[in-house]
Amino acid sequence: MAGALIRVGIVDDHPVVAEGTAALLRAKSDIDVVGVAPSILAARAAGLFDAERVDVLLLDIRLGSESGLTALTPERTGPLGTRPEVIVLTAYDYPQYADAALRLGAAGFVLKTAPLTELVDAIRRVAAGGLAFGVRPRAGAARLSPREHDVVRLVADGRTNDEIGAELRIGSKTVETHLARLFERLDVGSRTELAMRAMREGWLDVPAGNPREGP
Amino acid sequence: MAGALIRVGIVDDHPVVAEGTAALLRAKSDIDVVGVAPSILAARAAGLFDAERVDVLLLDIRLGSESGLTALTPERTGPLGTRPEVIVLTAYDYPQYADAALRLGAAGFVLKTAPLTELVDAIRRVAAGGLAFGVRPRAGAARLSPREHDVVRLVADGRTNDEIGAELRIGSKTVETHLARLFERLDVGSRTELAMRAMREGWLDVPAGNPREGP
DNA sequence: CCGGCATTCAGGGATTTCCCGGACACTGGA
DNA sequence: TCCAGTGTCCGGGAAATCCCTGAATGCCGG
Repeated sequence: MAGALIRVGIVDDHPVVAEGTAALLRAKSDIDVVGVAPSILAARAAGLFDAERVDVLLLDIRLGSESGLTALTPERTGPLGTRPEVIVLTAYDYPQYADAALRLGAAGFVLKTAPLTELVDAIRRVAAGGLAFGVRPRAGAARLSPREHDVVRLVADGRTNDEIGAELRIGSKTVETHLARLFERLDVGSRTELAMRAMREGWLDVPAGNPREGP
Repeated sequence: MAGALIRVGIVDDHPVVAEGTAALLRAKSDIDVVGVAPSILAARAAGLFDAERVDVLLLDIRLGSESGLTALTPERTGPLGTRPEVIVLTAYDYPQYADAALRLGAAGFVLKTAPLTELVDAIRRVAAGGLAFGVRPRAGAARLSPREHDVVRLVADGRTNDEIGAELRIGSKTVETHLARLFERLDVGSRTELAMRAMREGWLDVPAGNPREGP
């Protein structure tokens, strides 16, 4: 691949961002933007998930109602090696996003707020077979245990402790224990505060918006 | 101004968006991008708020910690006529944002998700002295009475009914009444759901992020 | 004038949440 | 090995929330 142009695909539902990024990347002599799509579906139809045609795919983590991360799950992308390397883009500097992206097999993570050179560097590094996670490591964000994460997610969905317990197959009293520990560690006083915090800090699987009604 | 180029300034803290928008607008023969800035402060320093130098200013409604809307308050912009016409940009289609922008004297409101032609049309219309609020009127969004808005805001802050009552100088029973009415109208079952809904739909004064800790 | 709406408040009971505990299993270092 | 820390589980009692009913005031527009 050395010497050849880096073939880049862009998936972003904001035309300004997608076309703007494409325009800026085309100005780089070693990068060739081979495709732009507004959704996972369109990207797949355009062959942007085909490693034969695309080297590096820039994926917005927030594509309208669907999460860019879901596109990274193995079932949806086919076996490794048949899809391009993926760099996840996001507007928000939440370490959880970077973690999730890394877990799901992304090769890079770049903030939209970062200077363009950072994105270009990430593309070159990933195209060369490396990784590009230029986000700060943890930023003092609270770490949630798996069970705590489950509870937080359901609390933020408005469930009661009984409903949460039923969903997780544990007693409602246990749910209360998890909540009590979270309250203390996160310095909040109620489930509502916890839910707001979780939403603000991006601890939820789907950062914002529920399926019932989109803007 | 007829016949002359439309001088456009861009304020957006995302370099990709700002530079991308600039690149796309420069391709239009009747538009001249005279400046790009990542913040209100930088924009002011660059003279982008000077009507002598800029005809139309594109302002991101969400500039990191500061809200683009605050830049529209009269105290900060000087008397009308000394600043350019402002088109507010946002990624979220929340009618409240359009309302707020209109109240604060913006001349236009365009979604980042809109096709580029819509932005260009808005720029031309505003440059010609018109308005451009191409957002749908209300989208069935719930209307909150002033008192309900107070209650929702404090609920989303994690307060108890007693605390809310004390803050608003009403009894906690009255707070419960407001909540009961809100629960029914908005079809939610708990204060937590209400708070999440309020945050998602942008009913809070500050859409997201509290001052205690930024990402 | 009168119906509708927003706002205010009360009582009582059912439910949920919150805070105080204790208990067990597991892990990793002293 | 012991033990401190952590994650998970649970119970009792106090507090807050939620649900239902009822009612008073003021304001606006038909």
